[in-house]
Amino acid sequence: MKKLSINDIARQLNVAKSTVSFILNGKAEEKRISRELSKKVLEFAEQAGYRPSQLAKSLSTGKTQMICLMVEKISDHFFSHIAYHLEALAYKSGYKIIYCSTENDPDKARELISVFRTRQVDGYIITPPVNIDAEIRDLLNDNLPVVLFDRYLPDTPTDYVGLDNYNGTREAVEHLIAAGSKRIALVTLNSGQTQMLERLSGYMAAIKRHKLKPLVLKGHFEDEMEATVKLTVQFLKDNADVDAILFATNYLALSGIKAINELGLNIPTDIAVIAFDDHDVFNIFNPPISAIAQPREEIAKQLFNTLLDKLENKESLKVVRKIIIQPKLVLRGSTR
Amino acid sequence: MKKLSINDIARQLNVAKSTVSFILNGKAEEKRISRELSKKVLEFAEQAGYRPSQLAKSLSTGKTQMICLMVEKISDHFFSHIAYHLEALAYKSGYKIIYCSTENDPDKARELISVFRTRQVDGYIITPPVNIDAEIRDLLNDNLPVVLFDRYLPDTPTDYVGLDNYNGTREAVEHLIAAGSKRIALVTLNSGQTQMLERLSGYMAAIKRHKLKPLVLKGHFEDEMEATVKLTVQFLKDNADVDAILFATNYLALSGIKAINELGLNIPTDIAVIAFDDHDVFNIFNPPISAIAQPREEIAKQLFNTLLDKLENKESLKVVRKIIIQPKLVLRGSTR
DNA sequence: ATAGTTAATAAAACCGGTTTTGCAAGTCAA
DNA sequence: TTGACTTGCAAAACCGGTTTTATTAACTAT
Repeated sequence: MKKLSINDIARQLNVAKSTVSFILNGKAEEKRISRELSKKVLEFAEQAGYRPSQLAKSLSTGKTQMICLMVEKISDHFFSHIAYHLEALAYKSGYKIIYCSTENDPDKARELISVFRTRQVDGYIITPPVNIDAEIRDLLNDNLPVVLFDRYLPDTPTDYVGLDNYNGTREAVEHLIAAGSKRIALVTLNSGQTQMLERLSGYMAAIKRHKLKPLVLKGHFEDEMEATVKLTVQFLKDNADVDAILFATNYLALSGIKAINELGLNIPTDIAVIAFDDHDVFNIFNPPISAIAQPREEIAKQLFNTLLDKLENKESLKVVRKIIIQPKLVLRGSTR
Repeated sequence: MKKLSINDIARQLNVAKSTVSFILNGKAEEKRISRELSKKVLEFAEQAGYRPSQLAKSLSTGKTQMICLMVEKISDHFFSHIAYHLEALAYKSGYKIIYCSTENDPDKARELISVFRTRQVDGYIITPPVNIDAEIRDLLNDNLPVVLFDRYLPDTPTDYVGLDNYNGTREAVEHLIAAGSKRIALVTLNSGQTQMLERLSGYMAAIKRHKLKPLVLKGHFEDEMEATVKLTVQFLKDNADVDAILFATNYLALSGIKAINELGLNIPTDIAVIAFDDHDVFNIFNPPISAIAQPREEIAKQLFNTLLDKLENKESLKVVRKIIIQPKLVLRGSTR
């Protein structure tokens, strides 16, 4: 019951295995192999249910048809959805995806990249933690396709697919102001990652344009939800005049909503709420939560196409593309 | 800048590559290779930063150190968390995980299994759709380790890690009854999968034990959330006496909560709510939603250990283990 | 002294493909 | 009619490892 190999076919038909290989790869004509023999081999392979070993193929071609998807945490709502869409796209092109979570730890990320290199994956889709510029550069130097997303490395030019975070928060704040909010806070993370900085910039820009006073709370990535809730409760107590909050991630928003509930404040009468990055459940809340939505399928599509182009087109390795996708401000009941 | 191979090392040191292989694999002693040569090779490899090709290794050993994780949908809250925990466990043992989503489509599942077979993954962790008994049996016949989870195939004995679904719903209903509910509905899916049937059975058992009348609404897996909300709204209108609902999945619960909100009913005064499968956001709702929690990390641990045992221990392939994990009823404000 | 061990390593076969090179027979042109 | 070119396929090399078998020199026992 063991799988049959190209050698078995060659032996059983009394044909050289190179010939069999050519025929099975559609190079029969090019290699001037008789129609007769070609047919014989094809029929035999078909009837025997021959499946070439991807492993052997990879070893000789150097292509594994595998893509590394390295994200912060695969269980995160955003990343797991990106993973879902990427899988569908990869599938159509014969690629498989291996995922891994960095937990935002540069050491872990480095180690993971090293492992994937020995596995010779064909390309990388990465949400980089800080300080892995060197490893990313190594990949690029070895002509391995890399596309970053969600955040990028300012000092290392690479292909990148990301949201227009700046515009996302800017527009959200503009909307809040237009709807009458006067005291708008931003709850974000104490993070140096580009997407967070951009979100902060967008907020600041809109606030300043309207000559309002900025008010920013910075939580910590590692914190448990309870800690963040506490932090937000205290923040709201200390700043009782806040009439709108923009949350820089959906998890911060969830903690924030809990904090608002605990304080017995009403959304949106007492306080308007907008979350960055939409979440399935935002629509369920009462009132439903407005969000700056990231078009996840579009992001996945751009990621995959960018990578695929580099995988199939050597020339493409030399160009560096930045693809910036516009967010959608989805207004629901949590804003006036 | 190309990677150096075992051949390069052998050539540069004027040593047979078999010798190098033995030394690098710690078989120097066993193969009676001089301490001197051994040291020379090890030092050279170390300083040259030699990394053996996993591909070549796989081809000759037949082991790829890869595991296929086949779930219904990788973006699902439950599955993405299982994926997360599995990754951490696999990492420690040198395994990598390739995921794929079946969308509950047997044809897609079959195709995926075929692809993974040509890639020679070492083992499979699968949430099977119905009607893929034949393919699972084929895997087992070829001595490939397979562990099912979440649901199993009644006609095909395999290793399995799953929740005690029956007890989960049974206890939840018992709790509702003890808290005073008289008219308890179950909202579930129109699905023949074992986990759904078990949840239904547990509900029925508790209902009957207390001589209550069962009331079951069956939604459809493929439905959009809006459709499910509508269905639930109508159901609640048609059955105004319902004072408690048990939702058989967390997505059904989310739709249900929306339906309840739309009808202006109060949780838990008008209607108590318990969801099967806990969700990060349940704690955020006001009131927070009670749930029958699946110990995800424990499930992942059992899955991985079961698989690993079969991967490393030939004998273990012959035994079939069913591991049933007890759920935890997490009571929050949505029940009285 | 000679066969039999053993130590230490080299050589070769194998895993299952792809790709380059080789070769015999037939065809064509000079 | 003979060298050059094509046809159609076989043979071999290669990808980078693991594992089995072979070889040689020194050592031991008879």
